[in-house]
Amino acid sequence: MRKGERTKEFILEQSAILFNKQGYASTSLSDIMAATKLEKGGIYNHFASKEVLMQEAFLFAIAKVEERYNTLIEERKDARSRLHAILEVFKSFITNPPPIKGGCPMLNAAIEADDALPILRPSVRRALEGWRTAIKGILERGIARGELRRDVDPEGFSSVMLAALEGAIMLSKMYRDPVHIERVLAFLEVQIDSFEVRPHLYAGG
Amino acid sequence: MRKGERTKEFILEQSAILFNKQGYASTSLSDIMAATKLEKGGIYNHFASKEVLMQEAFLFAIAKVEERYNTLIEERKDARSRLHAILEVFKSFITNPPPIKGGCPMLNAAIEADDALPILRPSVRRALEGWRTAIKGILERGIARGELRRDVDPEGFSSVMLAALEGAIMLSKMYRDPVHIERVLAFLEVQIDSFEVRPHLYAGG
Amino acid sequence: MRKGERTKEFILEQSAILFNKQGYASTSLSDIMAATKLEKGGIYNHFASKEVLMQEAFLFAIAKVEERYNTLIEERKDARSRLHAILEVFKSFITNPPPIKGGCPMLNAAIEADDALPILRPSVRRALEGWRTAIKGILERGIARGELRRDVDPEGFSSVMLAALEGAIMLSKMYRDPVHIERVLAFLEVQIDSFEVRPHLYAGG
Amino acid sequence: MRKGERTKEFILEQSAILFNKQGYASTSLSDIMAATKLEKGGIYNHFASKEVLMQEAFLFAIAKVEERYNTLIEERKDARSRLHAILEVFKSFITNPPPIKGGCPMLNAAIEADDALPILRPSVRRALEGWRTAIKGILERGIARGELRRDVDPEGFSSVMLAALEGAIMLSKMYRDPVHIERVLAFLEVQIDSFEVRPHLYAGG
DNA sequence: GATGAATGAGCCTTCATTCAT
DNA sequence: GATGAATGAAGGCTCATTCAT
Repeated sequence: MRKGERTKEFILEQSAILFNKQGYASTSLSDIMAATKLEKGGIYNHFASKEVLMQEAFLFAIAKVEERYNTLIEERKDARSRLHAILEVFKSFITNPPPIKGGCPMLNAAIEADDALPILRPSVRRALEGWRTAIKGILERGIARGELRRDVDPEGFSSVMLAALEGAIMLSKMYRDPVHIERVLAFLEVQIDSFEVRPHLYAGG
Repeated sequence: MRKGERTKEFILEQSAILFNKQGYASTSLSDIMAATKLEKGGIYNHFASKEVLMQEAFLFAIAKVEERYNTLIEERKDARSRLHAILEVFKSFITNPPPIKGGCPMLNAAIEADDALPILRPSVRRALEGWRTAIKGILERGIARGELRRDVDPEGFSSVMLAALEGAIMLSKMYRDPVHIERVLAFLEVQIDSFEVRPHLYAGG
Repeated sequence: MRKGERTKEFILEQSAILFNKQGYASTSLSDIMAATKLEKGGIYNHFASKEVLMQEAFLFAIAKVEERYNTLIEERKDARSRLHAILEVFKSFITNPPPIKGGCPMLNAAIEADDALPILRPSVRRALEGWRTAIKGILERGIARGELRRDVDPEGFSSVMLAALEGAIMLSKMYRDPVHIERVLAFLEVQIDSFEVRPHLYAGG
Repeated sequence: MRKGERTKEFILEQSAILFNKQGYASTSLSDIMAATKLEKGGIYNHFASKEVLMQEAFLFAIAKVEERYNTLIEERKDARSRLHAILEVFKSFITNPPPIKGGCPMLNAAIEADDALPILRPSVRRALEGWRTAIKGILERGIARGELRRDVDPEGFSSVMLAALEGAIMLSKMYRDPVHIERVLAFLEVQIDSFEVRPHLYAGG
């Protein structure tokens, strides 16, 4: 039991890295065997199929990311710094040596999930919706508390922010240059700051 | 010769659709055989390997997209409407029945190209850079011509706009709901409009 | 010990059913694990290998059948009713819900034993020879006692009767129709009755 | 085409032998590869799956047997000698070096078909019914023509004859001794002869 | 006496590729 | 220019078996 649990966790960790780097379909069980130093049977003892392993590995990956987010927001209670926490999380997909290498797990899975791996679809969707809802919720609560301006559009901006972050990760990965994620982060920061209720002369786009 | 050219074009067209929908690695020669109703040898007569076919099919796909863009901008000369033309092109990945189904070919290829299919990397990069340069160029020329405000940041906004568009396509595909691309388009339109030199008191974000 | 014996008996019972239904080679340890709700090790504690288990399960199955036969002949002492007891036993492979489902264990094992599972061969042979000898012995003793006609051929008829019964079981299983075993039983009954010493003018076939 | 057809026929021939000897489930593609000296892909070029190959190989085997039967009955028009032709065919499963080694293909397939390989079931059933119908038809036409006695029971005897032959093949294979098939043949010959309309004093069973 | 984690060979199948026709 | 027969490596998965606990 103890042993089995640990092995399972280890397989998930290793395969999550591989799936995120090489893609789900392109990662073979042989790859996972090599990474875990387990034989085929040893892996199949813990997961009924590659499909199940893929699912659980994806959930493992996004759980790790959410963990990091939860740590970050612990002491941040106002809308502005909570949104910045989200920016930091997404930035770390590019800048940090992350627990899960290979870019944003949601973006990567989303591309494959759409047509080639429909099984992953619901999980990916749920994960993306989780982030969008988080952004929207922060905005709504910020408005309600009087921290943010009334004319801020939580629904619209949550889509824009999530889209821009994901797209920026793709660009920075493709160019192997963090400048794109940095530009997007800078842009979003300006936007977020402009949402604050302050004695401004103007709110710049 | 005539015949061969036509067959080759046909293979490219069919395989580009499959690659964009199912992914490059996940699309097998058998899939392409079925789609083209050609035998193995018939395909290998025109392409030395699957790798070569993938490359050419990707170039074929983005050429189709650029073709559409060129048609759109033909009569649009000012910065604002040219940027809108770009928005229309990206919107069509979701809303129109496009020649190349399955979302944005660049985004799709980018995910696979990164680790699993490094051969595609240079082409994808070049294609993305093409669009970013187009956006940047429009902005720069707009500023130079006095159409756009001096404080517009071509470098920064080109990254933001491209990132947001690609991310929005991913979201709308994942959710099977065009609302995300629409929100991003609306947001970008507001941004673009705010760039114009007009007798405003302020340009709202 | 008590516990171990009971577990072993239970494994034999469950695996005998599976082997007889699905075949020996086609029944996996996993199947037996599922049927017994035991783990791998729990089965290997009682049987050194699948081969050993197969052998013992086969012997278990035919022992069950012989048990039934012994009960049936207990009060039957004359040749005719003893032969009828044998007919009843073979009939029950088709008509009754037998302890061992899936047709005659000897026939089933015989087919696999021949080339694919030579280890079972001696046991199957011994079992078949047991039945043939039983038939032959009944006939011989019947003749010796003056119950049966002198021109009855114990050697020949024992082969015919066993062959016909086994063949009929196969046919009735294949057609899922007891009519074939019934026809063969009716035929054999007429034959057996014709063996009796009676003041007939002739004994019709 | 020519070449492909020949290869396919060759694969069928070789695999039919293996399937009949070792059983369908127990014969692996590696076995067939070894027998045909083809690579895996070379076999899958001609058969979509092992299942399909099994089916076609079974049909191939029984076609060979029927071919032999058709040759045998060519010049035999009366009921008695036609029934003898059938006896000869079944005898040859044991005595001759047959085109298909390993006993009666129908019996062998029947055992596996029942639970482990349900896909074969319909074909096996059809084949068995073919032989039973052949026997019944010969008897019926024999009666109609006045060759055979009115009280012969075509329905019943066709089941008995087929069952006895199949059972005898099993026994002779198990004992590696043709005596059992010979006894059954002798018995059936006596039965068949007793069916003839002749100035008998009695017809013995 | 029983568990279940691990092995490694083997299963059926699909793959990209070659080449004689 | 196209066919389709053949290759052989690799794919995901199941198997009987072992053994530390």
